[in-house]
Parts: sequence; C-alpha cells; structure tokens
Amino acid sequence: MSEKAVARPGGRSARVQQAVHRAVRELEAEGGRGAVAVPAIATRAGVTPSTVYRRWGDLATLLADVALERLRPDGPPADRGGLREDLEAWAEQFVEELGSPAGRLYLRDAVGGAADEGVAGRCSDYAAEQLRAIGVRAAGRGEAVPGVEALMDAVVAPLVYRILFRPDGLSVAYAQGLVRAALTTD
Amino acid sequence: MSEKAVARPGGRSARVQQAVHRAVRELEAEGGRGAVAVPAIATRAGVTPSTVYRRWGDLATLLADVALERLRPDGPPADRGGLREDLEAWAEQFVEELGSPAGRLYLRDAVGGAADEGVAGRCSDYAAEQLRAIGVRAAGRGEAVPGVEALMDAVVAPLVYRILFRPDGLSVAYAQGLVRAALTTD
DNA sequence: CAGGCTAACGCAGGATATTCGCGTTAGCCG
DNA sequence: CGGCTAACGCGAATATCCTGCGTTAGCCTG
Repeated sequence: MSEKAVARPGGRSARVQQAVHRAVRELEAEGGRGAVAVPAIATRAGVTPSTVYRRWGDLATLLADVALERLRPDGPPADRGGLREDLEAWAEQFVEELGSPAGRLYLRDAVGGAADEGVAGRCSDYAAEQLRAIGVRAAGRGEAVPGVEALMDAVVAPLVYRILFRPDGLSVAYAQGLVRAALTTD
Repeated sequence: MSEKAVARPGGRSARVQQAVHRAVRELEAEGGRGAVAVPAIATRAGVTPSTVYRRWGDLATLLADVALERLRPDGPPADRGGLREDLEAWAEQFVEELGSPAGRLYLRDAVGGAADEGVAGRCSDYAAEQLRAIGVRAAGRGEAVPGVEALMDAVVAPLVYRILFRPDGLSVAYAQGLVRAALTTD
C-alpha cells in the first residue's frame, strides 16, 4: 500500500527509503532529469539497484513517490484574517511552488506514477485538506464559505490545468482572479 | 485525419510514422501498456529500433505523439441547436472519451511527453478550438456567449483535473452541471 | 536478554532496452 | 537522368531492468 506507513518505521526500511528519496532529489538538482536513473540513484543511496526495483517497481513509481513528498503541505495554511485573503495567499503560494518548471515536473511525476495510481489522488487530497482548513477557520469567524468541491473546481482545477497544459497563461494575478470569481459566484 | 507535417509528406518518412503509430495502437490494444516497448513496436512496424529512437527520442515522446493523434477532434462539434445543448453534448462526449481508463492513459501520455513539451499545449488547443467553434455558432444565432478562456476554466479544467487526479468523481451529470454553472454565472 | 521468525536486502547472472558509428537507400530537385 | 540529403538499416557496445537464491537486520515471544 502506502510507502508512507512502512512495516518497521525505525528500521532499515525507513533508512533505505530516506536515502533513496534523498538521492533522487540530489541527482535531479545536480544533473536534471537526465541524471535520474535507477542505477545512479542506488549507488548514491548506498544500496543495490535490485532493492529499488523491488520496493518501487520502476522509476516512474519512485518519482511519483518522491513528488508526493514534495507536494505535501508543510503545515496548516497561512491565516491572514479573512476567507478571501487566506484563499488568495494559498493560491499564490500554489502558483509559485508549482508554476515553476521544477514544480511542473513534480506534478507530472505525480500523475505519471503507473503502478501506484493513488499518488495523484493523495496529491489532490492535500489540496482539498488545505482548502477545508481555510473554510473551517472562516466559518468559525462567521463567514459564509463555499464548499470544498466548488473551490476545487473553481480554483485548483484551473491552476493545475494551466500548469500542466498551458504553462504560459499562469500568474499570481490570474490565481487571485480565480479566487475572487469563486467567492462572488456563490 | 490530416497527418503531421513532415519534411517529405508523401515519402518514406510518412510511411514509417504511420506504421509506427499503428504498431503502438495495436500493441496497446492487444497486450496493454506492458506490451508497448520500442523493440516490439519497431518489429511490428517493420523498422529497426534505432529508427524509432532517432525519430522520437524515447518511448514517452512517441506515446505523447500517438496520444495527440487520438485526442485530435474528428470534426466540428455537434450542432444541437443551442449553446447550452452544444456545450452539454461536447462535455458529454469529452467525459465518455477521456473518462475511461484508456482515455485517461492518453491524457497522461500527452502530459508525460518529456522532450516534446508542446504536445500538451496542442492538446489544449484542440479543446479551445472546439469551444470557439461552438461559441461562434451560438453568436451567429444571436446568443450571448462566454469567452473561450472562461469555458476552459469552468468546464475543461475541472473535467481534466478529475480525470487525472480523481477518476472516481466523474460523470456525465457532473459535466453537465459544470456547463450550466458556466452559463449562469456569466 | 536469548533465540526464532520474517521482511527486506545484497549479489550475481541473464534478459531486455538504449545508444552510436557507418554504410546504404529513397525520393526530391535541378 | 544524375546528384544530393535526410532518413533508414545493420551491428556492436553500453546501459538498464529483472529474477533467483542465500544472507541479514530487527521485531517478537518467552
């Protein structure tokens, strides 16, 4: 199932996973996507290639796993005092993190994980969870909040679509426009 | 049905491309994604693997090329007499063609083409062109039409996002709901 | 704190896939 | 009809991927 919950959290498995993930990130940072190959990863992580193939199956699945880790939110979304401000701040960070060529690569890796179909779904769950937290906070302030599904359709989906299919038509201003439209058409 | 613009349209290059594309489709239909490998493709197409590698670079790029061909619209969008009806029909066909596991694969291939970044963009252009045609037709009838960009955000992006990231939350009814929301919030 | 138990690993060898140089060919063009 | 060039075929070298089998790390029971 999930690579996150390993059978023996403190043991060798966890060390190997950390070393391999780290090797992937380092190799990608140093030599770009072309330098990321299983034998090179294994060598840098201090394991044999067969270990990598056994754990992850193939390179695409490993990349999806690494991408999922990079896409996981660091913490709860920033609190700027109001629903609109919170959503705008969140969307701005989203664009800045994933709108870059590197960020686009992570998204592509998350989608491309062949064997582990659930990676993309969990990636989407991250965004939904952040939006839900913002909504709960706003509701606690007495604000009227749109549903998470509506926000996913109105904000997240257009942002992700443009990142993956139309990288040129993306900007912070565009993201903020999506947020405002989502809040006014309710 | 128009073939990709090659240097020598009627010559050997075009024949090789057709044979290779066809081999990819056949192998995928017969043995699934696992059966699609460059040597097998080359053998079936009657060429050598080196030809495939020289033309497309790697398997991901070739798959993106094939996916682009399958994603190309067959013709102008169906005319059902009204803007809302046309959009609903188009969205329904979109969901039925790309919401299947096979359709999802095409979309992923189009996104995954590494060297040829433009494939995803052209795929997006196909959708924009279809929506533009529907809009022009509606305008000719005197209807008020939303802009193509608005429709891309309100209809195409949510559909594609769900296909790639949340395959479970997809249905024709959902697509029609997107169309209606896009037409009422204007 | 010993000893068993099992998932995960290392190693080695083979199968498959990718890259490259070099000679050849198809088909456009004067 | 004959030259020119992009594209192809062939074959070898390299790299990557897969699998079986023995070994080890670390949890668990007593």
